[in-house]
Amino acid sequence: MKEIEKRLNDNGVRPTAMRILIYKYMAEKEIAVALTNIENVFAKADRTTLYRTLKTFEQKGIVHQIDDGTHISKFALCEPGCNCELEQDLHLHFHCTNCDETVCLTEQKIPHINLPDGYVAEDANLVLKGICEKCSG
Amino acid sequence: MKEIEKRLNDNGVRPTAMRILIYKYMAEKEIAVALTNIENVFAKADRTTLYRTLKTFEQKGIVHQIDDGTHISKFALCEPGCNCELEQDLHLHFHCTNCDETVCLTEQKIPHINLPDGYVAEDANLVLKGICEKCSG
DNA sequence: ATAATCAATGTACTTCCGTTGCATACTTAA
DNA sequence: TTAAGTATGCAACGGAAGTACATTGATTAT
Repeated sequence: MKEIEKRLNDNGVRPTAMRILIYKYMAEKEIAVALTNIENVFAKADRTTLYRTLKTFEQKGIVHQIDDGTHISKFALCEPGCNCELEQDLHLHFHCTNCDETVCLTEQKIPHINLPDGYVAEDANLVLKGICEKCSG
Repeated sequence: MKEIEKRLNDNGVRPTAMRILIYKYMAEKEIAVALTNIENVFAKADRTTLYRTLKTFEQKGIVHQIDDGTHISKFALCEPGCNCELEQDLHLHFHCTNCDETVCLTEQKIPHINLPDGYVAEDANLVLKGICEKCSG
């Protein structure tokens, strides 16, 4: 538990009870979570607080946002040392059309793409859709 | 103009005036368009009609939907012979964070990715973000 | 210790987009 | 020409993101 507090502190986020709980929840769950998701789990807390917690986490590099094509923002914890901004650190995501869950495939990196002249890429987002390991088994 | 009618007919879509206009607009504009976008251009028409026109076009394989990370669905005309379902036909998209426009880079294909065991990919979506040709010039 | 200050949380509200139900106009086929 | 099917228009709903303001809680300086 102390590790979580340390992690938050290290990233410039004050470790309040709420934040620790949310971090813990995201660490246990291994898939990307949406705001609605967290909202259901922490029904007692206010939506706005949860919303801002995620935003804060994102700003401070604790989680990264994932757009898996469902038009719902999802978030997943960054690996320790994950530098989401750097192109070579961009991993890809897999969205299962059966269970609707999205996972980070941190081992797989997005291949480098040669763009036409004039285009400057700063970020990349690759989402594969299909059937995940759990659902295909 | 007759070509548009033919294209619609060939794809099993009745070529009404509205649909021809929308197709024409999308053909002239070379970037992906959102519903709101079309709504502004065809202010006299009803939102629902435009919405359903896009949906129909998508179902019949006339346009493909693009999720560029803005959480707003955009649509672009399929190239003649474009088979959006087939993996090898998946091109990538570029979203400019300056002008907020999204273009199809039909020349660039999404590289094949080796997934871990158990994962079966059926679709792929790769969006690069950065500065487009127009804005970087 | 206490006041003052800043950060975190709660309440309420707004906006935007996607979507659906139902009524009406239009087109095609019998 | 009537009937059936399709397209369009009107109205409303629902979900998610975001914002303004009040309130609570924590931290620092006096």
